[in-house]
Amino acid sequence: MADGRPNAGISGENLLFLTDEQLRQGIEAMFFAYRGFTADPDRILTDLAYGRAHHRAIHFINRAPGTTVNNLLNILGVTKQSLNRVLRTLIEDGLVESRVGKSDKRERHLFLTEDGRALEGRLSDAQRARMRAAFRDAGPDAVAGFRTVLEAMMDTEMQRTYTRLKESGA
Amino acid sequence: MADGRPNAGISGENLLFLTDEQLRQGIEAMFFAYRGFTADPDRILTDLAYGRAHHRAIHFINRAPGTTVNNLLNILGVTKQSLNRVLRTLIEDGLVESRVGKSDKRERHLFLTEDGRALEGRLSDAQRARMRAAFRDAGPDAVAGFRTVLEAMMDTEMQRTYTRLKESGA
DNA sequence: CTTGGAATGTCAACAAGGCTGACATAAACT
DNA sequence: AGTTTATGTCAGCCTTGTTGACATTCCAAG
Repeated sequence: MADGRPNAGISGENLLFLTDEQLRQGIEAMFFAYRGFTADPDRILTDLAYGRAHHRAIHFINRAPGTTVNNLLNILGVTKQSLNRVLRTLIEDGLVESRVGKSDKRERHLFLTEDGRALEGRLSDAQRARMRAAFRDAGPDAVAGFRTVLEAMMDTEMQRTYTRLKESGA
Repeated sequence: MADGRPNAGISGENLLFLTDEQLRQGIEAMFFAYRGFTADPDRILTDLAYGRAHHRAIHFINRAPGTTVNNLLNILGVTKQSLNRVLRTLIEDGLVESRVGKSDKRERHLFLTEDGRALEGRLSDAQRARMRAAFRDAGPDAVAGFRTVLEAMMDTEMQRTYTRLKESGA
């Protein structure tokens, strides 16, 4: 539980990367990096009176056009009331279009409009620029490790969602 | 701007890891992983009628006992009013102690009480357990890459803060 | 010694975006 | 016909962020 630098070579393998101190550094790295991760889109969004919730909705509608509300709910992990508030403003503002389902008319399929895609592009460009710089600085091996650790950190349900999205876009 | 799999070997080096699709996967990995990252402490906190803001305050007070309010403000990146609301409840509940500074009596130095350290331990244990599992699954090389990319993703100011904390704890 | 500014606290008001609960509607399923 | 599903909506609550205004305390420079 305490730290320092104990157990300098247990079990033959070098497990120094699993000390509490290393884990704490990982935790703090996540905290500070996530701030950077959201900083650039946040700046664009506040000018438009939108928030991160709008960004997330726009991102995943762009990622999976025609997705249903229920599907989006599962991806985002919020309540329908929360999502609905966000979607309503996006639809009113003409960034998202909601079409009644053909086979199942209860479902609404969500699409970005021209304007919606334009905003999505601005937000993505900003967020990707930082990610690109970080990836380039770190190099391909580091990027592979980055992704491996993040995947292992997800809830298993989210791992599946993430993998499904990943494969649909490749 | 579009994707697919273009430019399959520009500039001699293999830059496939910098395609928009790769970056988008990185973005989504951050999103889903951060959910996992906060999930376990969040469960503990809701039972106690605390939120993530309380966790963050407790974490960094534990990390740097005796820190001033101003210093904490810089680390957390929120307004003093926001932090003050959180600190007040923690002090009222006997988890944090605020001592007037010796040399500069305007400053308040913050410490965790016995109870505060107990809660910090519970929260840290929960968060570290997931991080440890992820690190172990991914292996030391992946962990090194993970940290490299996260550091590169931070604002430069936060990089300095992160490094300072890291070195103070090693 | 006075005054300016820094560090802190506090009050008030507000907004975003989570949440729960209740209820309505339409469509699909059994 | 009755139940379940998908969605929307209203009302209300909480946390946590914001701004603005103002008080207090106290160091430090003039």
